[in-house]
Amino acid sequence: MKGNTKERIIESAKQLFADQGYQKTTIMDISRQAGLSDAALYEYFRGKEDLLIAIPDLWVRELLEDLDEQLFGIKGAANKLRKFLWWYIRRVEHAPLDAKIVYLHLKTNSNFLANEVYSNVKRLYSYILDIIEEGRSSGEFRADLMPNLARDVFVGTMDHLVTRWLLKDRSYSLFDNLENIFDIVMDGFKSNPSSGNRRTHETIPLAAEADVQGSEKC
Amino acid sequence: MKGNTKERIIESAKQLFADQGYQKTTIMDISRQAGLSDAALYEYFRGKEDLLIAIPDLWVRELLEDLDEQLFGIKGAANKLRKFLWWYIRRVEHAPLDAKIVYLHLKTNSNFLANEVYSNVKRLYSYILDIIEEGRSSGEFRADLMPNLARDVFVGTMDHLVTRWLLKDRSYSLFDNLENIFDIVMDGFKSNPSSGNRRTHETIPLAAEADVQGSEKC
DNA sequence: ATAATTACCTAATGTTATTAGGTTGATTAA
DNA sequence: TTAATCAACCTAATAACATTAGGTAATTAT
Repeated sequence: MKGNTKERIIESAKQLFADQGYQKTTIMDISRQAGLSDAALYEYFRGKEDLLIAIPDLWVRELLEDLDEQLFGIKGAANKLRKFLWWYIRRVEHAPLDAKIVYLHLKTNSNFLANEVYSNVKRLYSYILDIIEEGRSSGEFRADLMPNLARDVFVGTMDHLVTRWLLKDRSYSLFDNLENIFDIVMDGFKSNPSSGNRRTHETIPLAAEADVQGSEKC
Repeated sequence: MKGNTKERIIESAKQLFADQGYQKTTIMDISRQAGLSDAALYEYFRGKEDLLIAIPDLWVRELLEDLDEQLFGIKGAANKLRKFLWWYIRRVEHAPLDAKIVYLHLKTNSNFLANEVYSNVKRLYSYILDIIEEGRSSGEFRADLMPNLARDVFVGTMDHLVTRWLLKDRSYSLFDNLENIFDIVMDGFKSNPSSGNRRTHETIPLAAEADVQGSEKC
């Protein structure tokens, strides 16, 4: 047909991989859903693995292109990290199938590290490192905060949220409580202005809300 | 031979899965390394997937048994979390093949959530939740710290460290910088004793965080 | 001693990824 | 115009596995 065959294959594969998993999806499943024979698929991709990698490759590339623009004009390291998180989480929510493949099916693959997807993901995360370094030299973050470790905390938390959301079949919004989680992480980063802590307004006489755990704050 | 056939199979599978990945390891690889025919393996396991799950199942069960004892007698939530982290990281370093299967090859599997391994991992993590709750009610942690979110930060960071270490072929020690990372996370948890902060030896003249705008509730 | 059971085996069977080797119809080169 | 090339497919192998069928020989139970 037209030149959209490759896209049809990718779209079919994306759905099927995310839905049934990589192993349980057959080439026949994919080529049939794309309206082709098995053999024809091999005109577009070297094989099943190649196809698996092609999907997130495209997505991560898009992310990378968008990121600069998103952060443009935002002042302050904490604000930038915040923007990064909100932006990323929204992208994940809008492309859950791509995210699922990246988070659940790609790490399994031995070629992952050698792959371009991986280096692009690293580039994405290196933005975080830069922001943290900026925050440290401006004094917004603690002077003794090691940037690479702070990045590990940030990325680790973020990835954990996404992974669990995907495993739980995205049955809730990723934005639930995002604000609070971000605050917890940031509290570990920020300088301690020897007084007036943003969060000390409660200073509960403790023991009071022993068992409150669902709905918090205010 | 003796009654150790099942163990031999598990040991072979563990090595091969961790080394070549689940997909690229064949039943023949495993049964041959265990000194058996393919068919004999099916006397011990229902199939390849069943075998994959049997490995971490055993490991996680052991972890769970050991944990109570490890935490016994430790006072204070932060100290308990510290002990948990150090204990867990050491267990991972001592059983990297099991860890690799849990972290890289298991999530892929669609049966994972329905599986007992998953519920045991959850039970492991629920200890963390309990400790954090204890820390909050004792006043050691901030009163407005939502325990489940704090757990996400803790677990997320921990899992991130382990995952990267595994992906990088365990080419360094997981304990490098563990102390510093732990401190960063704890700083987000702990109450701010309106003075004398452990890390404030720098006490930057602030002014840098003039532009904090992030829609701060309350 | 005989029946049942254990711990294996070899040889199918069926599913899949991948390849060989076309066909068809359009485009280009002579 | 006609012959050659190429693109975009196809059907039908091939070969690698996972899994099953059906058997054997040795051990254990009755």
